[in-house]
Amino acid sequence: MKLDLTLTEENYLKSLYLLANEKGEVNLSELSRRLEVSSPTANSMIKNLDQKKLVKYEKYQPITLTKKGALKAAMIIRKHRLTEMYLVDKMGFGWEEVHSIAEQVEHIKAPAFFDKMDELLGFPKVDPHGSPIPDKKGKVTQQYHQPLSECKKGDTVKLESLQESGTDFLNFLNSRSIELGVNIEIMSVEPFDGSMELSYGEGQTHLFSKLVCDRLLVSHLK
Amino acid sequence: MKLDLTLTEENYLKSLYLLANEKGEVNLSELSRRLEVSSPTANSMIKNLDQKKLVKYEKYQPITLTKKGALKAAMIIRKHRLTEMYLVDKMGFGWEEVHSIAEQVEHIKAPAFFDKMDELLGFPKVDPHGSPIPDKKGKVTQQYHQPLSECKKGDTVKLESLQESGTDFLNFLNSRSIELGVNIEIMSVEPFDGSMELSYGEGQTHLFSKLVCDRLLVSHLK
DNA sequence: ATCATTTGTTAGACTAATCTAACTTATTAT
DNA sequence: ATAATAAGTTAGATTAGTCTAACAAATGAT
Repeated sequence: MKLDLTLTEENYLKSLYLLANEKGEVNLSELSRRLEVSSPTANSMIKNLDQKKLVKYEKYQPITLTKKGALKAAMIIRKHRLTEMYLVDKMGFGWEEVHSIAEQVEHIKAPAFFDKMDELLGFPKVDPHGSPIPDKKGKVTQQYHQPLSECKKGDTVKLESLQESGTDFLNFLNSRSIELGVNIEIMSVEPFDGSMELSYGEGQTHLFSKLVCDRLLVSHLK
Repeated sequence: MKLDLTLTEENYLKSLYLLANEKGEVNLSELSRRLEVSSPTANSMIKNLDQKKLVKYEKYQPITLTKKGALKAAMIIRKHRLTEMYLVDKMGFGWEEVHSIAEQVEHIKAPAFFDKMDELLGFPKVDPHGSPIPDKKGKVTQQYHQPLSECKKGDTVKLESLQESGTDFLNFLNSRSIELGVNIEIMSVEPFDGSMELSYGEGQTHLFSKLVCDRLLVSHLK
């Protein structure tokens, strides 16, 4: 009963899990777009995963993960995020460098390896981009953080997490010397385009577009 | 020209490299035995690798790696041994635990990851079992160490490397509290079966069979 | 309501890696 | 030298994961 999934199957489950979190319902074309495969390919793989009781699928209906499938997916994401955290905290990589390495490491079958990372890191709750690390039972303690773009002038907030962690975005943030944990004061909000003038760290203020502020998730300081 | 090899191709190259070092010439049945595949499978893969100029093969002749193939193989072994060293030195694994993890990690495509390990380890020359780590150009500085079994009564030697690193052997060594770097004095040699009475570390002497002594590679203390 | 667009399905083909069965070539031992 | 054994080859099948072409179903816009 200890079925071992192929690399490909694992990637399908992971994408399904992440897409479900991002968009709610997941359909075939979304999945095939995400995985960069044709829709017949995704279609046949979904049938395979359905047979293996990892997803539930009926023709033309949205795809959902079963309990078993969601657990498998959570374990892969756990491994991915632990790896990212390890690479940043213990090996000195930048948060923009770790995704593609973790994308490969996440498929390694060696519980002791990831348990050791977890231990050496002191059982972290989030990865370097603020995304939650599922626990060993697959449970995720996701706490809600507000987009910076919803805050108002005068608010002082703390950067907790990113809505997106693409390399371009991370490089952009690096170039503005902003990182998780930093305290941000909103100096002004431009009503026309929603851009914000922000003060954080040392030195001058920074002007961030609404698109950027949408992707910065913050908590309010009491 | 940056051809990317499949997992399987990488494993064939690695086995060819290691077998060539162990036995000199490599033939198909040896290879198929090592990789646990049928001989037709190995035969067709070798034809494929020959086509890709990674090995040279002519019907019924021994298989040899080309320059290109040997370099690829050395890079995989480099990644394997760096990983083993990292797992032991930086993560606290035992030398008997790391092979199967490294076996997976060695296929990761991320030069920065292995360069970082190398750096954090201080550019080690050997892995936790004393096997040499090829450098980035594939060059191996293999130094010869004598089997303990060839030494004579009264010699004092240092354990430098293992001829073999199977889990059972490593567990055996653990149970006798013997590790690389330890100084060993040969108290007596039994002429009948070549077993040796050895003194090392604290406490009593230990009796090791010839089979074990064959696999312990040592240097002589001046 | 109907037509265009998007989404999903079926059929059929391909590649990589594997197998078994049957056969051939090489090696070894008397 | 020849028979037995080991090693290697060929042919043909299988599975996982992918594709394109062609068609069908669902959705959305006027």
